[in-house]
Amino acid sequence: MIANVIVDVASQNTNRPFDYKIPEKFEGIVQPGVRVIVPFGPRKILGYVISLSETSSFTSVKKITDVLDVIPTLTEELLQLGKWLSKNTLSYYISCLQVMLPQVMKAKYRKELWKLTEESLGTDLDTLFAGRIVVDFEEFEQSGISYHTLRKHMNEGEVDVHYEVKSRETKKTTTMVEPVSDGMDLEEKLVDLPPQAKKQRTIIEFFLEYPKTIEKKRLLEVLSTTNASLKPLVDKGIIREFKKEIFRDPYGDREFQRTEPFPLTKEQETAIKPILQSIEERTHDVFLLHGVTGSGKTEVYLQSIQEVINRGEEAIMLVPEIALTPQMVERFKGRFGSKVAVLHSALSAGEKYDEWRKIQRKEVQVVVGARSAIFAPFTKLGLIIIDEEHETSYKQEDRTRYHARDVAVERGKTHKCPVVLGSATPALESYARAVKGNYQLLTMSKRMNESVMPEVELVDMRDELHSGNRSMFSITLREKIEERLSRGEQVVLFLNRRGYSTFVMCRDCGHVSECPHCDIALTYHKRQNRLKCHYCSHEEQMPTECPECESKTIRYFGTGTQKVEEALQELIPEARVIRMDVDTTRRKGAHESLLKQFGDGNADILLGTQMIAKGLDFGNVTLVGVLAADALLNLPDFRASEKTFQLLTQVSGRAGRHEKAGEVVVQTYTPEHYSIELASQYDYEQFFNEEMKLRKAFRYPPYYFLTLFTISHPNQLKVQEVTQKITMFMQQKLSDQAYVLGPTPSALTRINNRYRYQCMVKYKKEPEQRKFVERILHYYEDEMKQENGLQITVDFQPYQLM
DNA sequence: AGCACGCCGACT
DNA sequence: GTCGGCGTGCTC
Repeated sequence: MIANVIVDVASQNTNRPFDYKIPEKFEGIVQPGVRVIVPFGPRKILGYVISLSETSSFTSVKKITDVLDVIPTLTEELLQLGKWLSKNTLSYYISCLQVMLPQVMKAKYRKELWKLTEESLGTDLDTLFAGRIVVDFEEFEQSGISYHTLRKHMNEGEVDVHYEVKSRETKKTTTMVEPVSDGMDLEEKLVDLPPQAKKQRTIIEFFLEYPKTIEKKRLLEVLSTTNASLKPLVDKGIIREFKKEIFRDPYGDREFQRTEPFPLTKEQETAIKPILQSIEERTHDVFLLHGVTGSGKTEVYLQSIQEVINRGEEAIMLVPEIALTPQMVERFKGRFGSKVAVLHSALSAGEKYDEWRKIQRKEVQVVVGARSAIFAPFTKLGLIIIDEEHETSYKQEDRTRYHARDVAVERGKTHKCPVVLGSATPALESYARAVKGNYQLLTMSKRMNESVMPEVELVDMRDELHSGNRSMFSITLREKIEERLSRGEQVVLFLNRRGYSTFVMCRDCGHVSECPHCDIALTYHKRQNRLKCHYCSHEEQMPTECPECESKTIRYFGTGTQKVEEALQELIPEARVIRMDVDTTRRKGAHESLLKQFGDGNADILLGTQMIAKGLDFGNVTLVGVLAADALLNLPDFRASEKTFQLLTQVSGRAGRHEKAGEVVVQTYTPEHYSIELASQYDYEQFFNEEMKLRKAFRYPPYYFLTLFTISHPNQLKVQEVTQKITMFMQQKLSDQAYVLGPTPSALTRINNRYRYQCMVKYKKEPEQRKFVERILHYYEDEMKQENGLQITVDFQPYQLM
């Protein structure tokens, strides 16, 4: 039998199966989806068996060296999905297979030099080995010994280069102990013990009473003794020790309050019905669940999933990384208990692996996770849910540039199961599809428990400035905050940090400190009093005088959360503030504990960035303040308005979720902008219509598809030239219905000393496009291989335009 | 990707 | 004649 193997070498030439014989001892074990170690040229590497065949068209076929799995790592479906993904994103098949798996399943390679003889190999090599039999090949390379010398000894059979493939997987184990023999035998052993061995005696007595296997740690604990007493018994062969695998459970030490399904509201009832029907009939429908914040989408998800579980099927629920909070997990674990696996980037590599294997071993029926959880190796998928479907984090922005929404629909097709996309502010693409009838639109326009959407007040910061208020808090916002504090209610303040980082400028000459490697202003970090670049690792001391004009009036500008916190403390000294941003939540579990503090009422104001825009549900929050609503608007991104609308809507939804009515204050310099105005009126429809007009006029999605080429190289002229060539080529090849724009310097023109230019294609239908792109990539293949060479990335349906 | 092979120029 | 550097092409 022959195995067709995709090898772990990401390159154009190896992007196809290689044939290997299956040795007899592996016959039956080697099947599609299994990971194997195979000889590849002189080395050994990891590979994925994608299919089996009787014969091979190759004359010399090598044998599989080893098999790594008993159960296939990838199901037949995922192998197919990988193929689809590779075609869709123009990435190598191997990269697509790897993106579906936990990091730890990637192979680790070691190259070693082995000494095969007792004899001396001459001074140089003898010094290198220094009495050892194996040395790392790197040591050899650094020793300065010539390859000719090495070759000579290799031909003599005295040394050999050895390639090792190691898996990174680590399985956590614990030591178990049990008596080797039982009853009578143990009694005998007890008598044989020397009288002073008191503790050993207690151990045997323990096993006489409970002749069972027990965790060593527990045994020692229960009998309050140490290994010193156990070890002699093991040595004498009375007690046996062995390792048993235990699964790391990131939520193991927590108890989850069991929750029951809530009775559904009329709207929820209407929304869930077609979903349940689709689950039952096993039809692949895509639903767009458009429900305002607080309308109870989660309960609809939960009850749909329950139905899937009842049918013995499985469900995937995607949640944006940032919303995968302990609160969220709690809701799922509370409802479905141990049937849930959680895949989240905050888990350690080992924890992720263990969660993944729970799925593989069919120990769970539900996965809640971020983007990559869409690849959960389920075999009886009955439902896929993507919550907050408009979130850009569902698009992977490197290497295999996939969108989880597309993968979901693809898997939904193969499994013949429904896909539910949920959002209060659907992506324009999705809503347009729903309007067209490609997706089924389900609407929930009322909040649960009768609460209304909070009133939004827009404050024009230009007016504030004119009337002499130069602080970052408007009079209105300040008054309302104080009012809440006096009533013992809570406030959430939201700062959109993107585009508002703190930069350093000289007040005399206007000089701004920039990164020497990237075309971007450095960000001021107060704690270390240093300037940092957010795109490369560059750091420098905060200057005391302007490097240009030597003036001492150099200051930092812009608004970071730290600065807001300070200003807030100054303004309202009695307020207890919790600040949540990248700095304060870096520590594991910090996120959770800060939220808990706030929820317990240990603070009056929660101040934060993006991460507090989602999922917070605190009844005592009656005021939400948005400090700078237009920060996003000024970014060079055709989705800027859409993102602003979405963000404002999400943030507003944090107020007045329970009995107490909520209020929102939005500070802006452009209150007349339609995205801000319509967000304040909660008018998604109208926003959709307005935005669609612009998208049509400027030929953007959903009217047109985009393809973005980003070309980078240390030499600016080179980049321009290549981008020009690519642009011309695409112009020439595509139909005249396509618009090919470029070369344009990227919004971030230089990162890490590499210049970046772009070519953007807007098109409606270009079935041959991928072929042309492939040709371009192939043409530049050699130049892209070079150490500091050309880099060309192609993104179909890009989200990140910078 | 990573490796061998082969050609070339430089050095003992 | 020996050694290392680099371009080329292959890996079942």
